Amino acid sequence: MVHSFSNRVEDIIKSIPEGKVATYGQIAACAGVPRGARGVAWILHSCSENDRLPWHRVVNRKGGISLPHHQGYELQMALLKKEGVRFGESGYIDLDHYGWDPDESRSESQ
DNA sequence: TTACTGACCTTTT
DNA sequence: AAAAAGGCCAGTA
Repeated sequence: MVHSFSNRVEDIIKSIPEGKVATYGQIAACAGVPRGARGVAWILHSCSENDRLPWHRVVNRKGGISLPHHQGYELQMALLKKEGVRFGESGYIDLDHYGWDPDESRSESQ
């Protein structure tokens, strides 16, 4: 169990640049499982103990924080705000602008 | 080994 | 277009 899916997801999350956010499906797909979004969520639970993992950069498909209040919602929001991410009035992030694109990041255009 | 959970996503109505 | 239901994967008990 040295090269499990979880390890792969962790690596991807670590690859997420600051000021950007990635969705579970995106990470799962990058890990090799397009429908493994749930698995990613579970892994985050396991890795939430590791402060080295920018789990706060992981958001749901709606660009919002899935964590309920009193659980890390405000924490993730605060961390994202510190990164420079702006939240909408409804509390949703513009994935169209803050969504992390591996292809774009790979080219390091910006 | 089977069953259940979990911070989800996709598709259909 | 929005809402609802189902399905998917990984991990632990």
